[in-house]
Amino acid sequence: MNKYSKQTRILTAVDCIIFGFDGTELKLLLIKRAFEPQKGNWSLMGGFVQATESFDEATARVLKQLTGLDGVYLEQLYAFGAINRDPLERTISIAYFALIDIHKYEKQISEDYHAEWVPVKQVPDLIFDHQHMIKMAREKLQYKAALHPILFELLPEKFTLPQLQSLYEGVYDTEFDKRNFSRKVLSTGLLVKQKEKEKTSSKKGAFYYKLNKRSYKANFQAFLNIIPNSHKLK
Amino acid sequence: MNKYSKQTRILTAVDCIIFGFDGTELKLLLIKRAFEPQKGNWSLMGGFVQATESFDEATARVLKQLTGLDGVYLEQLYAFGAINRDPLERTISIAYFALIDIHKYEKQISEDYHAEWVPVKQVPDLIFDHQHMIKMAREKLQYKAALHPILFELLPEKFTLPQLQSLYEGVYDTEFDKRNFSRKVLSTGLLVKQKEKEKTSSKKGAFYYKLNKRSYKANFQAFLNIIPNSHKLK
DNA sequence: TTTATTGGTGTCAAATTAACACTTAAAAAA
DNA sequence: TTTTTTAAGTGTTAATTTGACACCAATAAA
Repeated sequence: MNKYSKQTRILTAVDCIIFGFDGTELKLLLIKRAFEPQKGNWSLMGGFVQATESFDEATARVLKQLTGLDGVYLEQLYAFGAINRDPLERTISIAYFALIDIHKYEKQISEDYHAEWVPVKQVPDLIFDHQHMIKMAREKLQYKAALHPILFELLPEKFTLPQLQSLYEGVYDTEFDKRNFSRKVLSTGLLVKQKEKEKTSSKKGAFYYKLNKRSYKANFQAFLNIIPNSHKLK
Repeated sequence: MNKYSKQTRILTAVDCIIFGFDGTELKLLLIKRAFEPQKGNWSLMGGFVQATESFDEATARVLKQLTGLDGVYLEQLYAFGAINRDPLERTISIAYFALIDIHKYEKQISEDYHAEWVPVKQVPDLIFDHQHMIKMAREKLQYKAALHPILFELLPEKFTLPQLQSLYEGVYDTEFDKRNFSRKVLSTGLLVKQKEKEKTSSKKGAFYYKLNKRSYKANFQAFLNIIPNSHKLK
């Protein structure tokens, strides 16, 4: 006899906080929910965990459904289990955050979902506890990016130091001194200067850099203190 | 009609990685599993999430069942969702870690469970993915303790600097210079020196300290770099 | 050729870090 | 009572890291 037979089984979902950076602002990919309850309201992309898939697999599937992207940086954020988070039936949600290069996002794939990139500073009302999820995701992104070179996942292969700095400034909602910033970033040895310049956003043009992939993988756990006083972060 | 009706519902458990410190070694509270599958094998304490409780509530209940303790430091670690983690039926587990003052643990409460404190360096074979959970918990404890004064949760109200240092040394499995250690710890302003000494473990005796609770709460997010090169931690 | 704009760089003082060794208190032993 | 043993407690210094700060360079547009 099955010892577990009397136990409650619970609907299990994954939800995905998808970050992108357009060169100026940090953004989130939100959708208009396509089914009840709360049909038509803003929501994170999510889906039920199927019997045949792990959380990681479910999240990757859901993310691909929306963005068309594979091999995206995905990290489990938190498991949300409040009893009434979904009014229709108890559903727990394993939230993940994703960091994607916004330029790789293929719009057509997601037209079913009415997806939109929304600046993190202007997130609309959301269903259920999705606002809370986003708050935690932003905090975790700050926390983690202060210690690990995670934000490169949001940039294209080639990027400039001013772009990188404005990404950091977006994530921390603050401004850094560019001399100190470039000194710190370059001292990690993670960046390789290119010969070309990015010319659209200034007259002088800014040199492109690429990540040293080998060094990135080796040093992912051993980054820097990009953020002064990063230990004060929540 | 219920839109969710066709979705899979999954057994949901919580498991608890319980840390304690006996003055010398970092330990884990393990039990001998009381039911099938794997009855009699070593296991973390856990239990199914009931329809009426959140994850936090379920974990607090399970922890109280085993230890008799309330108000313990508990933090969600990770949600484990591999399909075959439980061979009998798919069961996901939300793992939490707990930090308790080992002296408050009441042995008789748990006799049902055949609980034992086991040094983290000598953990026996465990059921399911519990070994993996413990590994993650130890990593997270290291990570977090490098940035926040979390380890005080493992100590009694009064403790000495040598005790505190050996706790840190246990968590990081390394040794620190006691001059640098005490300077750093005291510079946080978190500790209040007492007039009495602890006399059992040395002839000279070591002064007791207490946590400044107010300062502890205010500075929990803004601790120290107790650990040289803590940013290199995983 | 002048102007406007953004990119890129260097110095210095202050703070922090890590390395390092001797004295002190008190119990135990002689 | 003196001596010995053991662990506690403390300070200095050199090296590194940090943060504050301002000017020149390149280029397109006027």
